[in-house]
Amino acid sequence: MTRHRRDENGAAPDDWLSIGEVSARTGVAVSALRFYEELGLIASERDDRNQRRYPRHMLRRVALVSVAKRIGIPLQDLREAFADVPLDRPPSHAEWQRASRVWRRQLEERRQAIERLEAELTGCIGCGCLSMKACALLNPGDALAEDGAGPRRL
Amino acid sequence: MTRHRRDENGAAPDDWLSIGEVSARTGVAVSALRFYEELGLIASERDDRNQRRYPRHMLRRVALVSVAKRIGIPLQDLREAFADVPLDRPPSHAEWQRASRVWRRQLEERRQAIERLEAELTGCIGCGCLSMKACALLNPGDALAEDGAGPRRL
DNA sequence: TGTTGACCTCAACATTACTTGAGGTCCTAC
DNA sequence: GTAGGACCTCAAGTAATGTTGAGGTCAACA
Repeated sequence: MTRHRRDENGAAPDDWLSIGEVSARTGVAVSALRFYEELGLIASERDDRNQRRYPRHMLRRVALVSVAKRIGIPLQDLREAFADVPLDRPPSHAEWQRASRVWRRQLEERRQAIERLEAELTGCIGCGCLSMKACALLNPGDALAEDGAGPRRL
Repeated sequence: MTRHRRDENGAAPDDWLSIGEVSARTGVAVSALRFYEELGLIASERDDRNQRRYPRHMLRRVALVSVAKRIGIPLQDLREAFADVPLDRPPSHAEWQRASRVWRRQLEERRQAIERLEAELTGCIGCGCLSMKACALLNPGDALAEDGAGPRRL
């Protein structure tokens, strides 16, 4: 569907952003934006010159992709996190909230992993006790009371 | 320097681990261990059959590499974090402590980034206010009071 | 004796996340 | 009327982080 600069709601031209504008406002490279679109993480429509036009609400989505990437969440996981957030219209409050629950769960896990490592560094290494046997850090599954000694599945 | 199973301190053979043993005890694949060695993150000596032999204290180092990777720290940053921890002898308590300060600084940064994102998801998205203008999350430099509007350098 | 298993090297391949380049369209400004 | 800029597509290249495979050595075990 080719879309022009003025949509059926009579929105002003400014309501659609070019890829260059999105790049400038989010700090994400133009090439990365096209790549994210290819992955389905973001979406755009086209104007009469076949150039991408982004609705404003896409800025938020791009920003979240960018931040998540900085934190180290793989883009594939992001797709899951965005699964129920629509691409073709501004997501509702409830939709963002549902999505944010998924995000928070992912972030929680990461934060806890980091906190465990911080604790270990302060405790085990600080005191020299890093034993390779009982250390929770070295056994992230937290469930390896199996037979045999030594950590598994790092 | 080719080294045999009994070093000049008269240490027992068990004090040296084969690459298979290190892999089993740390959960890190044999191929990954060789790769880490290539990067200089870990080190080994060779026995009379040219096979790698690892001193026990290398286990701790391998475990830290593995954990750091899980948390998303690039291996290059790890080299910095390990800069003052010797490879050729068991690091002293003081050496581990110095290193652990570097680690904690890195971890602290990552943890704060995640906490900021968590806060934003709870606050901004939860309430629908993610404004793209004043949001600290979207402006991680925390120092962009420059001229012009909109975030930069995501 | 022969075959199995653990190890070796070196090269090639895989995945993620992009960037760069070649070749083209359109609009605007000089 | 042409030069520049912003955009387009598609293909190839890059960096990080390994894995896989081919071809070889050596010791131990049945």
